[in-house]
Amino acid sequence: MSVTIKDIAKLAGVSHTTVSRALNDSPLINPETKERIQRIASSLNYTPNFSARSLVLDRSYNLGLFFSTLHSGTTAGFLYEAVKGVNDVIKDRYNLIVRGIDDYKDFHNINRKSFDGLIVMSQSASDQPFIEYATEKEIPLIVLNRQVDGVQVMNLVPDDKSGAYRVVEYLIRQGHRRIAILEGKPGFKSTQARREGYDEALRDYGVQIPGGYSVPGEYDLESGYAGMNRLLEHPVRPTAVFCSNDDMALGAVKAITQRRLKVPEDISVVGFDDLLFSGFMTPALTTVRRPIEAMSREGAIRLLAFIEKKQVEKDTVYFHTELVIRESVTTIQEANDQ
Amino acid sequence: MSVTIKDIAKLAGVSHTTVSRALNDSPLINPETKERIQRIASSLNYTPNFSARSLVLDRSYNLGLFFSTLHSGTTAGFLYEAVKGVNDVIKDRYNLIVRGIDDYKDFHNINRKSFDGLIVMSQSASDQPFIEYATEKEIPLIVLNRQVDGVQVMNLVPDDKSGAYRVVEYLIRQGHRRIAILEGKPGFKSTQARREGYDEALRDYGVQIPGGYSVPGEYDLESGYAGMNRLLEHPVRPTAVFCSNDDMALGAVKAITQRRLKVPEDISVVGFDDLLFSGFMTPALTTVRRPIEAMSREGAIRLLAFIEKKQVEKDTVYFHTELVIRESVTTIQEANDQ
DNA sequence: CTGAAAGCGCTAACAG
DNA sequence: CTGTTAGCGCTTTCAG
Repeated sequence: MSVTIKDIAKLAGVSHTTVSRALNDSPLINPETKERIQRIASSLNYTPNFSARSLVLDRSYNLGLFFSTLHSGTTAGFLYEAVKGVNDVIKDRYNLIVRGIDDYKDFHNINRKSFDGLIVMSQSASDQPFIEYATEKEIPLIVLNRQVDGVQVMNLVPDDKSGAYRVVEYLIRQGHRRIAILEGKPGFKSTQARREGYDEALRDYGVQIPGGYSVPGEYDLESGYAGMNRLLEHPVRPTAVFCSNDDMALGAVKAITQRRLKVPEDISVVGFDDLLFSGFMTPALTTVRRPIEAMSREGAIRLLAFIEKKQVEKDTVYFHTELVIRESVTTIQEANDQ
Repeated sequence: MSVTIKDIAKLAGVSHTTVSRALNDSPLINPETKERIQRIASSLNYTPNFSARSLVLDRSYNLGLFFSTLHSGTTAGFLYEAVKGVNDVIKDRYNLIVRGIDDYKDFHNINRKSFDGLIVMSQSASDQPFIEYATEKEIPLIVLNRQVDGVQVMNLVPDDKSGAYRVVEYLIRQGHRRIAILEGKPGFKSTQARREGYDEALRDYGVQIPGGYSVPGEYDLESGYAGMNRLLEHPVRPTAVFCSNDDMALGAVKAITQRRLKVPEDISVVGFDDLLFSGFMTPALTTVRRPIEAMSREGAIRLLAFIEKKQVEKDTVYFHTELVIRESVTTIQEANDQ
């Protein structure tokens, strides 16, 4: 059997209570006794039994990092950055339990006893029931990446609007005027925010675009492909396309190259998300990077503040995105330049 | 306060002992009583307190999934596949705690009480001390991906030798005869195994290679770059190069294109690992894929068998690798063909 | 088949 | 500053 506080107590000639206090650095204990006990503890290679402590303190020291799913495929970078970000913050004070929400048949095992707090890395609205369940059970919770409607939660999301604004602004500064948009999934907040950034940039720079330059999409490869094909048949072909995410951008590039046109020489393409493949595709995609790791880190900090100090800020906080300039945009000479 | 077995006992008019037994499906209990108790429990939405159970059973229900580091950068795919593979197996019977070994200042908190078992996804020998520590503490342990020397552990590793054999065989079948090798880090088992696969394929097919076709390396980009430059100065330039991993292959491609030569037209390049970027580089790299997810899944199964049934197989098991054919190899017409 | 009692290792009133 | 005592929720002898 491993060593307990009682063993230490016997050796030190004190009660196990005193040992407990000494080891928890209580101010009530005589400094000398305390030091003596701590020396004995470490010489015995004592490690506290977390189960016992958890039982009496009613804390598990477990933090859950939950993804919408672990089976989608685009999540590798996400997972990596999120795990890294959170682990950096919690050090070895907590255990980070990583899981896909869809791993659970029911949420029975998700409770205050088993989790001191929950971080949900939300990639779609499919995890809404989980979020509502956790809220109802009053488990400390923070939701990252997706803006949550309906329930009031701590919420950290990328600033989609200003990200979209900046990448469209970049297109304009490269001389583009005929800039089309492939929109995201209808009803998603991010779809709307990215659209607003696009609109605003065009307005601020006084860029007029022809009708039919806005094509609906679904945030997936196929709709990017289909949407781009529609744009290519437009009587006034755009010189640049803002795709609402990188998946759609990949689909768009495919549609373009299939018609024996070239990116960026014939049409410039930009995306949003900066997925792992985006830097390695040909041409490497100019896009907007979401601060997943930073968000995760800050999410962990806020969650701990909530758990440990009862500090709450149930508002939505926006995180800055970053323009990643690569090779999929060309510079256009404006008419009056040549 | 949440509901405990005592609450259920009161409602059912039995002792809490009986409730405990009923809920654990003990054969000692009258089927009718059992069913009645279970109904009450679920109507009360009872969830067991894991801390209490852990305390008395001396099990934590925590499994650790430890990576050498979480800060290296090439780990995203690894992490993803490993987490997925293990989670698929353990369902919600265990908590999967994901962490980088280098997150720990000391291993004090790693013990039998806190972890029922450990899965180490080893990417370098740097985690050897951790492995030895866990072994010494007699924590159930399985090491994945790297063959461990020194200590006897359950060990699952990719079959590097046959993977190397197959990719070199593929080169030979595409008509290549002048096939060079960029070797991995000296002293690593995988370096040796991959070299052996290469040697054996050449021998089996009776391919003779000039001296100087074997260049040492370090498994990194730089040594791939430097090694390839050495090969390019060889009087009899190879038509194909087997790089001992994908990082080195990327370095090699860079060296080749810098000399205004083309891959695969002038020189074919193959790698090993199938990193995430490998499919997206230009040209997409033909390489050998390691079965990370399958290994993780099997690793979890074996670890659980050990924990729950005390089944041990402390031997090394090899997992099949998979040849991934992409675009970095060209077919050569043999002399007598034209 | 069921219950009483003990105890896992720890923390926290309470009393000195 | 230290010790006594109780109890967290659960499982497990041991008796019936």
